Amino acid sequence: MKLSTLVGQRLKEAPNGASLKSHILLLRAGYIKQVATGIFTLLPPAQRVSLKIQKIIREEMDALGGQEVLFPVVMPRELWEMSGRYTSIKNEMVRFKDRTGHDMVLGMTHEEAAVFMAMNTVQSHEQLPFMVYQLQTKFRDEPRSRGGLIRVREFTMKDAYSFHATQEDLDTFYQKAYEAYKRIYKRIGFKNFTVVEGDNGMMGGKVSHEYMAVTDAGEDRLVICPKCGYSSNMEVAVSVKDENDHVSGGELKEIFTGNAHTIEEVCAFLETDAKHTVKAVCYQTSDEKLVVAFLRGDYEVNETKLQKIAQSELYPVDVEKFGLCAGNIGCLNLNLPEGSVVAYDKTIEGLENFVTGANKKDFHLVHASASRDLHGVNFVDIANVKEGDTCVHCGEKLTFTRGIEIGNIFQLGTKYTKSMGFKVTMPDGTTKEPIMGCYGIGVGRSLASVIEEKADDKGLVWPMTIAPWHVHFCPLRLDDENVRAFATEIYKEMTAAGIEVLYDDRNLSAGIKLTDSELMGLPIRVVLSPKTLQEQQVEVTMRESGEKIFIPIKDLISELKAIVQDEIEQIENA
RNA sequence: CGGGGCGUAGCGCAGGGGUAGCGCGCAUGGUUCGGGACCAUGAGGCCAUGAGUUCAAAUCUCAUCGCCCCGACCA
Repeated sequence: MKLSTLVGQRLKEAPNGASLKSHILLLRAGYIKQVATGIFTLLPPAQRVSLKIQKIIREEMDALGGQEVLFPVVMPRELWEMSGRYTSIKNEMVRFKDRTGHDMVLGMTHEEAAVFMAMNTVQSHEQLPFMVYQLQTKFRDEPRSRGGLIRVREFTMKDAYSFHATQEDLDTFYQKAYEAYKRIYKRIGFKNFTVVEGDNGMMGGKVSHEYMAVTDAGEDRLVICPKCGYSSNMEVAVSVKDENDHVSGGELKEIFTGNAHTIEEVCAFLETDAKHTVKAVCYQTSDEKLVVAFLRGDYEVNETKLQKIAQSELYPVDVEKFGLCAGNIGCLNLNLPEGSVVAYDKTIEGLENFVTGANKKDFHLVHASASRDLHGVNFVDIANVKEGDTCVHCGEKLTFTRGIEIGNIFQLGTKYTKSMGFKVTMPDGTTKEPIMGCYGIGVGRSLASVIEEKADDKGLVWPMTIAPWHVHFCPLRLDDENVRAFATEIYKEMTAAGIEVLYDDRNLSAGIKLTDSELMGLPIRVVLSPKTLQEQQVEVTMRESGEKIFIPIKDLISELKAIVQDEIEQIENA
């Protein structure tokens, strides 16, 4: 490819609005162009990277025995009513009517399509297990997309669906998929990714894992045990809570605390520590029932966990409406309306001598005791893990990091086969719903996450396995007829030898050409100039390491092939 | 959906009732050229949209739309 005619221009300055490294660099290097919020055109270089990532994914899916299919983007309302998700999914799914007025949706995921396909083609356990996958555009009308390709509304995704006769069979396959995913990310060139236990959200099912690119730019908080390898998304992470000093004693009594409402204010007023308090955090359910969560003052509520207990999404609430005293809500002597949900976190269990709201304006209770004052309470885990907590498996102190979710795998169970009525005949003649797994990878998000991991202050840095081209051929002084002639010849030879090369055929100053090459991030740069030509050699620079060597022109092709081969093997066998 | 910010040339920005500006980029010619060179000439604008106010609106008012950031939300 000649750079002079490559669509997309390199920019000196970052376009207004981009703040994430990957977003800025993709724009500046001419890889993407925004069309609307969360909607982008991939220009040729980005599309080439995307296709290379897709190729790796295809190879690994095929190795798992996957069969590639293509589900429709547009589906009729009825298909989604079969699973119940036509109504359970809200604004995230785009709906429209076709010319006859029929309700249609844009596919944001394809469980329904996969089951629909299977139920019309599979009747017997003999036809199980199988896995189908596709690479396709998804549209999800995210309430808030951001960060370039990290969080978009339209994106290319690999989604796969497996069907099994038994849970054991799913377990076996799931384990294989788990390993295949690790290979995929390794081959894409991630050095710093991790697998965590994840939440199942609207997908349903029990077991799930999220593949996380570890980076500060990530939106997810991760909890990791450095000793035994326990790792989990904060949303579902568990821990042994930070010890509390169980100093019992003192008589329960009301104290005037006036305007002290927040935990900080109350602690300051009473000269105590947050871990000696019990706070209330309130929400309402989608049908406007009150939800009150009590937990030790130094912990924060985990809304994912609380949602599961409340069996509803949670919304902000005006507690006064429910007759509560904002700022003075306590876990003792509580009067709640019928139908309210109350949850007591495990951090309160066995807690002695604590402060909590008196459920009375301007008053708090002191010297409360869980064992003495709280009866018939079922303590549950509704708190986030925090600094100082230890691993439930090995007792080591947990560590925290951030990550971008670049893929996930789920054991769906029979959620969709049941709701849609897909059964197969079993060996004993009975019928049974197949058990499903599903497996997703965001292609563009993976592309952007690699950049977050590898790019430097000069620009993009592509791993050899997914680089849009392997070689950036950058002859200097193209006004020199000798250089131009050799450059043209070398480019021809490289192309003929099957080397993926981007040829900067522009007659521009060295500075522009060299900085452009660094911005675009191809792994190998080959510089030819009057000086090197005199020695019958070229200068070869590795983008990532900066390592620079001179190679005789006659050996260039074979050397380049060796370097590319080597690098790819190194990444894949790391 | 809440809070904040921004919409003027391909990109980055200035201007603030009366000829539309700067830098980069782009085009042509020339001189230079191994780290974003220089000179000359030139093209490129419905100043987001719509209604007002005014003799006169890019500028003031109101509304709408779009984009960014924070929050809510999220496989």
